[in-house]
Amino acid sequence: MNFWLVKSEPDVYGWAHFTAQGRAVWDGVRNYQARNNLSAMRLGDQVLFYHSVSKPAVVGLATVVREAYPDPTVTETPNRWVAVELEPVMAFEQPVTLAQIKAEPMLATIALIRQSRLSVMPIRPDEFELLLKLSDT
DNA sequence: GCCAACGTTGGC
DNA sequence: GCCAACGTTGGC
Repeated sequence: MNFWLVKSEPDVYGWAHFTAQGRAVWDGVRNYQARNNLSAMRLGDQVLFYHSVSKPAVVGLATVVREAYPDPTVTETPNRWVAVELEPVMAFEQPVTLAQIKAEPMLATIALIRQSRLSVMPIRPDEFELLLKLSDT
């Protein structure tokens, strides 16, 4: 089992949209490192859902329900990009804000801080555990 | 709205 | 292959 974090701008596609829809095609990623992370996702992996920009915080947990396949939004050939599909698992009781994450010494090396512009990233098991704990979920 | 970080593009 | 210009992301 692997752990990941994906970012989304809540004004564009937030947790509320995700849960209302029940399932999301995670497409549109156009960064090689993020794409490689999408490709490494396996069925049942746990995915933290992060709201960027307006209220930066981890807001919920999702799981991988379809592994990487060619991104259907790409029209050029060859298609270098991939999509996965995610389903919501549960909302966090308390969103874990970026400020909290930055204030936590044990999360100093989390990819969210080290590579602030990456939109799909791996999370270590210990980081994942701590984030869940901070969420009171 | 501003700015830092950083990825991409294109000239040479 | 180097680097300047430029665009995008995302925090504040």
